[in-house]
Amino acid sequence: MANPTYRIENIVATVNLGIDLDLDKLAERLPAAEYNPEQFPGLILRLQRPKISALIFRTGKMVCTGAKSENELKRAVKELVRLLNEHGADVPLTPEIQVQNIVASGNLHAEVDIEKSALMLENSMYEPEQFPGLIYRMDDPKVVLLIFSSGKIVCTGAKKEQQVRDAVFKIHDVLRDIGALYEEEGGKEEEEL
Amino acid sequence: KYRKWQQRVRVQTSYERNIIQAMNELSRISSQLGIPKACVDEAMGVYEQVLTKGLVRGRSVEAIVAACLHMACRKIGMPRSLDEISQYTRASRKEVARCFRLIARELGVRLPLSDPKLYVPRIVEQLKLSGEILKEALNILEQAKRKGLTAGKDPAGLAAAAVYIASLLRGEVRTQKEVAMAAQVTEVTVRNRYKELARELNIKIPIK
DNA sequence: GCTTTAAAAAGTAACCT
DNA sequence: AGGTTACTTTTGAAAGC
Repeated sequence: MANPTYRIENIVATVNLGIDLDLDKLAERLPAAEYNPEQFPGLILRLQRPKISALIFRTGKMVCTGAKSENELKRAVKELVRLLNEHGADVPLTPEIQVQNIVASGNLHAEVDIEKSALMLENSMYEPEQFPGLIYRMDDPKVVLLIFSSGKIVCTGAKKEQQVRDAVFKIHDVLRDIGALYEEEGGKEEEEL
Repeated sequence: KYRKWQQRVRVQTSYERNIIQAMNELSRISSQLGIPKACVDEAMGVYEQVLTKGLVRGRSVEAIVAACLHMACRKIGMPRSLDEISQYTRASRKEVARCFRLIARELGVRLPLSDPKLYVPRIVEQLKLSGEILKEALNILEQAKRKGLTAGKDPAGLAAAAVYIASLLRGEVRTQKEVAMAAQVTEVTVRNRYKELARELNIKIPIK
């Protein structure tokens, strides 16, 4: 029986530059910037290389989304700092980065009886009228899992990759123990860590 | 004399006033959707519990009533989607869904799993099809469930496809469009479910 | 509560050819 | 009919309404 696998799809992180920023000036000098304070208080910057998006606020705090690894996140922040300093700002070169949420997709490599799971798991919600997946709130690690009958899953809410790994293996064991997992008819597939 | 005036004006308590407003909203929405009295009464019962628990504070009576109605319909076994119900409300589907979850959690209501079979009677009735079609559609859905073809799919779409297939098998043909409209799903959904059910259940459709 | 970002899962929907 | 795009669900932070 194959072990469950997962892949990090998105990392949301906050960065505190520690200095107030002049968003109007930045918006003028950065051609790629999107800034509509009436609509949203943050300036939106999309990086090409590590394909990430940043929400930059007047207070010097930022939100970075789209990174698929901590390494990508760090490279993106370096690039953002470089861009800001190249356009009139004076922010620290190595600001503090805090990962706030990690979203991962995964595969249990087994079909799931989601109706049975919905009946047996207390912290679950399954309403096919609204959404095809079973929504399961795990207490430890504290994450939310979207479980599909195909065995594909989504894990969100983790702050460390280890929590994603623990959650994915744990849900696999939980579903197997309640007898909601059964082997797929088809042959093997390919998946990564 | 002021006390006397107050007594005359306050012939109703705020609780009673709220209940009356809720009843008005409820009967208006229910009549537009043609929801049976038993279900309306159930919804009112749920609303009273919700009001007593103080869950209406800060929320619109309309949204709460809509959520109670959705819950009552499911309790009674005659489900009505959040879209259908919120359509006759100023509240959005999202707001009604929020109230529904709040109520389900606070009242500790654990509703039975959605069942495509519960959607069949309404579709059959609306299309003026026979009891034979009803039985056949339920049969198809039972087989579909056993083969694990219903997981994650919209029960209304499954029911529509089953009715469509049954109508083809029994010669009381209705178009995909007609069935789709009766079930409140798109033709594409009926077609997709129909193709999958016919294929997986090895149902041979007679060519006309 | 809302606004904005990104991302996956599977299903449904809207619009165009 | 088919194809594309887009929305449903979940998560998290930011500042302001």
